[in-house]
Amino acid sequence: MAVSEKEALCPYRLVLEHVTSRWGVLVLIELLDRPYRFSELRRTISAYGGGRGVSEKMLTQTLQTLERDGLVHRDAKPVIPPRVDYSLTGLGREAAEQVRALSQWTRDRMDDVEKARQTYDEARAAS
Amino acid sequence: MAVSEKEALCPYRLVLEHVTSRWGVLVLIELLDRPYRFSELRRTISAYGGGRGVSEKMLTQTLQTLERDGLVHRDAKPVIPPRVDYSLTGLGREAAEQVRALSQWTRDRMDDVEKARQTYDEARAAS
DNA sequence: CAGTATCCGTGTTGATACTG
DNA sequence: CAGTATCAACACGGATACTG
Repeated sequence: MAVSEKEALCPYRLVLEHVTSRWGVLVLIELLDRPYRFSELRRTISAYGGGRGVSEKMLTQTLQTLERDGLVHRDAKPVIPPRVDYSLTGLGREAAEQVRALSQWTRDRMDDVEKARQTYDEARAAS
Repeated sequence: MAVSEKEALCPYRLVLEHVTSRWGVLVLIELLDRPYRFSELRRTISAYGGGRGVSEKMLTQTLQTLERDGLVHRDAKPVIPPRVDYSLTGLGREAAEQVRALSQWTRDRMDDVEKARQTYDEARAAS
C-alpha cells in the first residue's frame, strides 16, 4: 500500500499507488462483480492463487485506504454478530474498470512476456 | 518492484506488479514520449515531483525487470563514454498506454478523491 | 463476525563507493 | 556515462492475541 513518506509524493501518485497496490488491485476487481462481506472478500482474494492470502490486517488497511479515497463504500450493519458489506462507489467503479483492463491485458500478453523472458535469460546464460 | 517470494505468485500478477510498480509506472509513461538515455531518464523521473528521485539502483532494477519482461528495449552503444538508449517495445507500448490512461484518470478524478478524503476525515474527527 | 493493537522478521529501498 | 557491489534503515506485511 505504501503509506510512509509517500505522503510527500504528489497526491495523484499516491492514489495511483493505492489503486495498484498488491491487494488494492484484487479488491477492486472482485468488487466489480458484486458487494462482498469482509471475510468473504478475504477468502475470495486468498483463493486467488499463488502466494498465501491476505492477512486481516492488510485487507483492513487496504479497504480503509480505498474507502478514504472514496473508491469503496463501507456499509456496517448494526447487528450482532456484526455484518459489513463493501461495495464500489461510482468513482471506484471507474478505477476498477481500468485496473481490470490492465489486469486482463497482462493475462492476454502473458505468453509474449514469458517468451521474452526466455530469450533474455538464454542470452545472458551465454556468459 | 517486488521480487522476493512473489516468484510464487501467479505469473500474471507478477507482471502486473512490475508494470504498476513505483518506478515502473513512471518509466513506462516517460518512454511513451520518446527514447531516453539512462541519466536523462533518471533526471526526468526525479523531477517528476513529490519525493526525491529514483536511485540509480532502483532505476537499473526497474529497467532490467521491464526489459526482461519484453516491455523495454535496451540499446547499448559500444562507445566511450558509454551510451545506452531505452525505448518501448510494441508490447511495452501497449502496457504503457494502459498505465498512462490509469494515471490520467487518477489526475482527472483527484478533486473527487480529495473531497472524499475530507468527508471521511471529518466524519471520524467527530469521535 | 469484523475488526484493533502490538510485536517482529525480512525485503525493499536508498546512500555510498567503486568499476569499465 | 552507465552501471555494479555492499551495507544499513526502515517500512511493509504478517502472526498473534484481544475487543465489541
